[in-house]
Amino acid sequence: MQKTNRPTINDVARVAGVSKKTVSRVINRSPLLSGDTRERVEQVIADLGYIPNPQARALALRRNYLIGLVHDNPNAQTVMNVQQGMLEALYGTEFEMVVRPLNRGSATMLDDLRHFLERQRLFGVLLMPPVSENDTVAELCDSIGCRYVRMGSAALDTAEHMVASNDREAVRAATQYLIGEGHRRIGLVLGPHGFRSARERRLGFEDALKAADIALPRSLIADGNYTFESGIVAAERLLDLMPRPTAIFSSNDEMAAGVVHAARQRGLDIPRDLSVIGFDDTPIAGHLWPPLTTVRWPIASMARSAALKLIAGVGDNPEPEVREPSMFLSTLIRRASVAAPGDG
Amino acid sequence: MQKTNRPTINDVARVAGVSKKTVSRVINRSPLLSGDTRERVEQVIADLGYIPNPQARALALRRNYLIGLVHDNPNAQTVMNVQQGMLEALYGTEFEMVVRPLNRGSATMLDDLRHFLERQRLFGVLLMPPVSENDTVAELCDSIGCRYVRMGSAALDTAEHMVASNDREAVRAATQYLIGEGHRRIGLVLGPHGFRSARERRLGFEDALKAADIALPRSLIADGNYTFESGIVAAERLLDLMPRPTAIFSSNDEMAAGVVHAARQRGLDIPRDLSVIGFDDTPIAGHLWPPLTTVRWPIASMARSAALKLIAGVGDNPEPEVREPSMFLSTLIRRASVAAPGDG
DNA sequence: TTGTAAGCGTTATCAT
DNA sequence: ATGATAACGCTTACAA
Repeated sequence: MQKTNRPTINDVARVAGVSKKTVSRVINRSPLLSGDTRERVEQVIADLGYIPNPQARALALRRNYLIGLVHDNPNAQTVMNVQQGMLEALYGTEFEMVVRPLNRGSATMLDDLRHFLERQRLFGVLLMPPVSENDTVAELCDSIGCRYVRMGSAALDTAEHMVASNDREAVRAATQYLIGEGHRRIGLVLGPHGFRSARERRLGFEDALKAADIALPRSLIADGNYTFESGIVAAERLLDLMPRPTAIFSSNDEMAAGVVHAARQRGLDIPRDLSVIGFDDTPIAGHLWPPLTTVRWPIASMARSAALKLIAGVGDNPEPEVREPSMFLSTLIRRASVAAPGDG
Repeated sequence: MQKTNRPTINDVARVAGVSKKTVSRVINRSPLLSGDTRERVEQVIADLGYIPNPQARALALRRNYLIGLVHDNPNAQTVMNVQQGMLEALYGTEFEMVVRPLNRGSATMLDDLRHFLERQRLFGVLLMPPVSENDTVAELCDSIGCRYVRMGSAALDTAEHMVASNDREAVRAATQYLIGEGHRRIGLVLGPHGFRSARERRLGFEDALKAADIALPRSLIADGNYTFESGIVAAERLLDLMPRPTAIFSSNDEMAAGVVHAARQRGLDIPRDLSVIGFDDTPIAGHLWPPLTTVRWPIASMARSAALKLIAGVGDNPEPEVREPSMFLSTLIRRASVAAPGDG
């Protein structure tokens, strides 16, 4: 219980024989300091083990050294991967991460967020999809003076304010792969209405069919909402079709697991009777039987890059000039859930 | 003067015609205030939409209204459930949640944590397993003056500092169920060495066998580390045994998924040829084929209770007298992965 | 290049 | 029961 032992800026100033402002300048890397004084002060700081008090800084600066993760994403693994990436970027800096889940669809969501941002005076926030797709939220951050970077499945904002994966192109490639294997009747399980990622993935799917001159009847498109259960429902409808699709692209892995589940219940063998491709490459993809061919997007890398953008130009961190990439490529992970169509 | 239009305590004091200290008293629910003044000040607070500045409070109180979640748990879903539970408890309070992952096995882990706690001056932390099992960490929190509550699979601390599930009893019951179905050769896949949960679950397993007077040869016990892959390895060893076990209890679902995977690769049917029980009831359990019988522990409830303990007696929150429960019961979720043994 | 004084918005001390 | 005044630890003017 030795709270008294923690040195303050005054202690450093006294021991170093300078004013606290000088110490403050050293801490904040002010350019106008004699190398002499700087070294001396830095030595004292090291000797005393002085660490600036974040609360005092927050008060004086009217800004907290806190980076928020704001999300309303239902996928635990995705959220964890984002946290992981952010923390990599924040490690060794003076920033901490604060997580703020939002209730999707809640009427008070925007107010909740405003309260949160205003009260805590966050330095910046990383917005995860789907809330990141909401322009009003971005404007809110702007108006409050809180930096923000949006994560998305397509270019949502300027490079400074966004990191994105190219879902459309990735799904196009995945679907093309299916077509290359000989599939012509390919079902599509959609993501939830209003999700940008759902739209992008659908567009990529359609791109591939169009390029191969394959018609896409509405009946081959089934609704879904990214849940396992919705994948089952969608697959049941698709597998009732006559003739049956020989392959299904599911807009995420969770639903793909539902598709696999439904197919198995009908005694269909995957991939012999039905090929399946998912999206996300969550752990479930590798654990399914057979292991699921899917699209992997570099979540953690994107989140790391986003966090670096947020803290760019602060302290030791690279200046904004050193641009972090904004577009990330997703890749097709080929496992065992795809084969050439049989004589279905 | 008003750079931001956000009212401060001074504004409230001026408008209400009292001193800032009086306003402070109102905010902090000081008992020695005339109901008259209180009402007047509260009215002004409401009119102005005044919200105390957390940074200033943190500086004056030398304590942040931040609750930390400290964890080194590899399971994304578990961590998310804990976050969920904490946020439920924190919702509507002045507290925010900060997440702090720790690198298990890192030599600097303890130092990292100390730095974090000292710098951020957290109000309290929720320690998740397995790091919560480390007494040194608890002592560290104590010495820094940071409240803490440990989550665990057995009573780790006093009621004030802990919420626990009774893993041993839950596994005993699960194993007894297996025995009741007629199984006698039951394999056990262990959790990682040094994890309290692994130990408790093993003990529960042994309790049940002992009560039923069933011998447990060492060969029926396989190592694991809570990962899917380790489940596969363990199952392969177990299924090589002659005679083969008719059932396997896996110390978590992830490994149980590996067991199912390995069994399927050998052409074994579950549950006809092999019954399997897991632990955790993560989403994977319901998605497996067949759906996995498993033990569900009330993670979110435990986390909520833990968070309530942490903020007990502050502001509107119930006094410490109103004790939150410390022990939580886990329940067996019967699905389709268990049946009576065949003629294996 | 460095120091002085005045905040930042709250709580604690000690009056009255 | 209430208020003046001094912390809390740091930063931003503005001087020197």
